[in-house]
Amino acid sequence: MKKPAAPAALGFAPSDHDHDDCVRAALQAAEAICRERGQRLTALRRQVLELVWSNHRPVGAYALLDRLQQVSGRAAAPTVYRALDFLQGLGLVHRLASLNAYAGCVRPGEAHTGQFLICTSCQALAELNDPAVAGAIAGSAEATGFSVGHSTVEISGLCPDCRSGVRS
Amino acid sequence: MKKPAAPAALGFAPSDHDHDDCVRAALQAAEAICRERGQRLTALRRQVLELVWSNHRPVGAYALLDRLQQVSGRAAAPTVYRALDFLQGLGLVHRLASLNAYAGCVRPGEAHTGQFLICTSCQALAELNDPAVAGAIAGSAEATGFSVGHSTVEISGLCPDCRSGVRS
DNA sequence: TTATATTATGTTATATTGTTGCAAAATCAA
DNA sequence: TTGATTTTGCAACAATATAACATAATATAA
Repeated sequence: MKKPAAPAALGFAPSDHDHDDCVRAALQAAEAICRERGQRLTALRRQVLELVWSNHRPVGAYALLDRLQQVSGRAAAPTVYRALDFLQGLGLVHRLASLNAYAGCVRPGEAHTGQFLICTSCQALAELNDPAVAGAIAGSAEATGFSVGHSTVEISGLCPDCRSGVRS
Repeated sequence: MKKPAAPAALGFAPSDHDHDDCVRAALQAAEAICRERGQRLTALRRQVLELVWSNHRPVGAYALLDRLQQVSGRAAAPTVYRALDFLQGLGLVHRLASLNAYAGCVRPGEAHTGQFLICTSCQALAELNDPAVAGAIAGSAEATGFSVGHSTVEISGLCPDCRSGVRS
């Protein structure tokens, strides 16, 4: 029997998790949020979100574009970027500045600034939301008189599996 | 009388600081580090470092290229990127992923992972090196079994001056 | 329901950032 | 000085992202 969905909320998704559940959960959350805020989750946007969620790795916009063209015919760069902007605006997708790539948000709807762990070996991504990190940053920044807007916290290194050699 | 050099090591550089001292200090540190490590601080690399240090704001590679062409004739993109790579390799310059831009390191030579405060209003940049932040990140990451390599911590918001209206 | 306004998408072109590959020049070491 | 190594010049190109404008789809109001 498979494990329950959205295990990535705290750390890395186990390799045996049922990823379909992750996708379903992400799409349902997206629908709920759009309904709530009077936004339209069009077929295209839904498609892009689904592609972003095809695994727990960041995806580049042009990789997304390739896949989109395979699935649903014609599309060009602005198509993807517009969908990503829309999804980011609703907090459904994050942009990873250090990779120029995108990933599904594991806590859609909740206002938050995630911290991201990026495996340099297998590209696995974990989104953390550790108040201690956010607090340390806020404290340090505000000690200098700086008022914090948006935080980019992206840590590269080795995920547990790659570290221990389960995947090398 | 002007204030002493390198005031930016902790927070934002005061607007009345003697910036020539910052540049001098950066160049001297660069020379020392290159000598120590048997690397060559060529005229070109020195020039690029000086341009990066022309103020306490991040600079894009192509802006740097423009200035370089004005100062020293012919140059192309790879010229700038190679010099930046060299300087980054020695820890003299940081790349800011969230801006695709570069800035002089205020603590050259010391191994460290800086945290950056970026003013969205005046583009002022402060480099922090707060062990509490680094520690919180390391703790949070290692709790998931992740082994930390490089950290990208870039916070955008309002610097003290812009916040208080000294600069609007 | 139709007319109108708004929003979303298609399309083409272009801007911005960064890299590759190879040749020429400068520097270093013997 | 010779030969090896490193640095720079140069040309082309790759990857990421945006602008501008036309068309299509959807929502809203009469």
